[in-house]
Amino acid sequence: MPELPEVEVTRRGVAPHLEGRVVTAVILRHSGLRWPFPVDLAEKLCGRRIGVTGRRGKYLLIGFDHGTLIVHLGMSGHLRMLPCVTPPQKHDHFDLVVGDQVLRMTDPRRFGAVLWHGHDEGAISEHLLLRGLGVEPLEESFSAQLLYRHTRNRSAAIKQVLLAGDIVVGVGNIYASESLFKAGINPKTAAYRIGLARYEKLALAIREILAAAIEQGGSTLRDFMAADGQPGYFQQNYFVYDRAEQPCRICGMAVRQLKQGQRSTFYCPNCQK
DNA sequence: CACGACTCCTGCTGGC
DNA sequence: TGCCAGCAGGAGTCGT
Repeated sequence: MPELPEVEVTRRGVAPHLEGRVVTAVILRHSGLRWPFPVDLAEKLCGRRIGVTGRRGKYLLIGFDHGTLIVHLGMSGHLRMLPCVTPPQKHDHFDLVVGDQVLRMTDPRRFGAVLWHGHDEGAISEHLLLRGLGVEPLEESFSAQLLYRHTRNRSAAIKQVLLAGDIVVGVGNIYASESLFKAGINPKTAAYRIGLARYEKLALAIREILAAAIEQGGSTLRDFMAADGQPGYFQQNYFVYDRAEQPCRICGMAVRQLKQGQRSTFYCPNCQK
């Protein structure tokens, strides 16, 4: 379920239950997810105190003094804090036990990942999966100029370029459609054909939409921590996503759906040129 | 290098 | 009711 806002809300939800606490057990119920679990993960983490949590794109980072646990939720993953006596369900693959609580990872499709990066392997930013990532959309370094500069040689459609994550991270399939709608840009437009003025609109739209989604998620943190229910932050009123053939909320014209790189895109042919 | 197709996996929905 | 195709919010890898 996770685009950047969901990962950030997850991080904020679990952080107070993890930071400063000592890992008492690690339980793996599967050989791995997208990749095998790190070798000897329990030996690496048990008895160690958790430091600061962080996030890079859609990767959640759990810091220790000797390295970083990297967690990715893939398409279907989520994390919850539960009382450690809670019986595991079918797709609960990974537990990080901290005293009487457990950080539990559920991931039916197993596209997620749990990886370890030791300090002896260098800076976390140089990790193979993180080094090629673009800038964080909510940081100062993200700007229209950055989008403009990095797209001069990109003939691919702007939607695809946003999803690629090498210029800006965290914009997933939903928020790519929503951001382009808000900016009034047709998702099929070749990235190099978009000028600075339109990238100003797009950068602003991405910032506002992601920030609003995080804010909405933040208000459901209590639900997020509940033992059963799913986090409630996905129920948003999207302008175009998943609204094929329904009237555009601005102009009333039917929202269109198409495929770009095997993924669904939604847009309003009237509002987005 | 940039791009697009393919891939991993399970669960749900919609059509017949 | 059952079966099956198609699709799902990600992203690494490979061939061109």
